Amino acid sequence: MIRLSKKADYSLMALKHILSKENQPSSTREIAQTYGIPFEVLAKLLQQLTRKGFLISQHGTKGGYSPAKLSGAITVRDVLEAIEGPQAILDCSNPRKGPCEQEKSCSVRRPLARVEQKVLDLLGKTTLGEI
Amino acid sequence: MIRLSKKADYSLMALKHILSKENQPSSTREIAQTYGIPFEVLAKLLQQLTRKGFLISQHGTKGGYSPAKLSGAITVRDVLEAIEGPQAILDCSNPRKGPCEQEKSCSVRRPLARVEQKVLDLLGKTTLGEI
DNA sequence: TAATATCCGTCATCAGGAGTCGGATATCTT
DNA sequence: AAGATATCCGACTCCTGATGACGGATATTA
Repeated sequence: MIRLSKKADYSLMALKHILSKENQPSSTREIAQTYGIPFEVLAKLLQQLTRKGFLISQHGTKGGYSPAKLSGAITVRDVLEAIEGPQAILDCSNPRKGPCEQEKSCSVRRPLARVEQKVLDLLGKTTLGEI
Repeated sequence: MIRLSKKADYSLMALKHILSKENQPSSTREIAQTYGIPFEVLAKLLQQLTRKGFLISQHGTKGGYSPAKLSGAITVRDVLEAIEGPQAILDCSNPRKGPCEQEKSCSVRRPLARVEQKVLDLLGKTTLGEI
């Protein structure tokens, strides 16, 4: 199956929320309650997004997360790669997997790789501003 | 993550193999050995593809599978849906899943659904003939 | 100092993907 | 008729990865 993980969904929702309130930082608790996302899960995601440079974090009371980029400068693909690592639709083009057993005899690899590239391009062209 | 399952990969390879030898039926064993696919797994896939009308099966010695359609009449999406059921990138548009918890508060659903549609269209336009 | 944040590693749970096993049925060759 | 080669089908195990829970440390504000 082809699908977006919950983590990816949560990340996109949270980023959009934070971007829509750039004047004041949004706390994990606030976002979690608003969208019904498990607190601990969301916390990890926001930490990751901060390390990757999408957000700026602020400790203490009145703290929370603020955007580090404009919504037009973040693509769906950027977010997916920050949360889930390199995106690959085919196992044989996935750097996290080992070599493909069928490599030599596989007749569909190259053509499917073109399809894969088109999908990734589409995700790479869609910014959070458009979402 | 976004990815094609092994089943989908195997199915595409097998279909392409069978289509390339339409004069004589291809047996499960022959295909499994050629591409290093587990026999039992491939057998199930070919049975499914037969029930869905992509292949014609022939029992007995010299039996095997023959194509039921032209390669240009089968799309990647057709195959995915035959093997894995309705394709959905978002859980909230997946008929196999229950209702989405965040439905009311989710701000990304509609725009992401447009992206999803584009990906599905791309898969629906790519035929086995092009692969 | 108390309250509210982020921060971080670790563990538990569980569904779905991937593959195995056993046995039934149909067809061709000898 | 017998044996070999096929497809056919259900049920089962195994295991990775997605998801989420817990405990505790650190930073900031009132």
